[in-house]
Amino acid sequence: VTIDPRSYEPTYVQLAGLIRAAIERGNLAPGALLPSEASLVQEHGVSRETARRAIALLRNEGRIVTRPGRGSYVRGVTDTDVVYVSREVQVATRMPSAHERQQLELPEGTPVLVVSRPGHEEQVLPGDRTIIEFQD
Amino acid sequence: VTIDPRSYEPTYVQLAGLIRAAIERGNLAPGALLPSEASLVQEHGVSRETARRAIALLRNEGRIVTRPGRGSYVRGVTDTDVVYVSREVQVATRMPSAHERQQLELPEGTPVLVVSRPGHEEQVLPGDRTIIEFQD
DNA sequence: GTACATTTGTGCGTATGTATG
DNA sequence: TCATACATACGCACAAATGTA
Repeated sequence: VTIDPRSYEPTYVQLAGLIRAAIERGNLAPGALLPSEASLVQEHGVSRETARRAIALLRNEGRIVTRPGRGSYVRGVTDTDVVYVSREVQVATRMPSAHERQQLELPEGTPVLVVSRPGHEEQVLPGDRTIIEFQD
Repeated sequence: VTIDPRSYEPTYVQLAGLIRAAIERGNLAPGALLPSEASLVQEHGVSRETARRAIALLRNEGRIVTRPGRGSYVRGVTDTDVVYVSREVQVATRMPSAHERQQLELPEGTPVLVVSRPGHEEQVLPGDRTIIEFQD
């Protein structure tokens, strides 16, 4: 209802905003199933393309995961492992390659942490369930 | 030529692969302009939709930036600031909100580093130009 | 300033394939 | 088998951004 096709803001951004707000309000709790594409099309009077773009936006923000044939779910806070690293390390972040995504079982919109230590191989850690602390 | 529409791999993923390979070969150097959507459509015999998806894939990997009205450019290695943190901190990563993206001037496909210290406010750092090191 | 060409952005429609239960 | 839901891919049209003549 709050979608205005003549706004300066693209329709799919507005739609994503509505869903994002519902998530942040807790109206869509972690694990909850989002309305299907067809529902969004019906209820907001937009094309499927527009609905899919809104969903893709949230997916790339790491807020939801989409399972083909099922739907999109609100991502919960995953249990995080704390990784202790020594003082000589450098920590950076980036998006994973497709291969790393598969390897680490990362959903779209999830970065990785890269821990480098001189003379050692880089360590690539899943960004959605890793916290780094320093330790001697 | 190396694109097979009947492959198990979606056309847009194959096309993205070709471009990614060109980047990694150095055939498309940092700063270089990618072929326009129209060129990709012409030369590979795909729809614009497919070409755009391939480009979006690379953008979400953080490999290219797209400037409306101009085209897509290969991202170079940005100069990185080294941020020194004390031993009590925790370091995590995630995708930025739209607001943070604007604030930090982050291209799409760029995560942020989040540095937390008990009793202090979280520090959100641009993931494309920050490396964290430990210091007393 | 204006007009134009180029390029990307948005939005719609359609069809078919794949995944799930 | 069947219904539902998402994925891929094509087509079209118009808008907005950019740079240039």
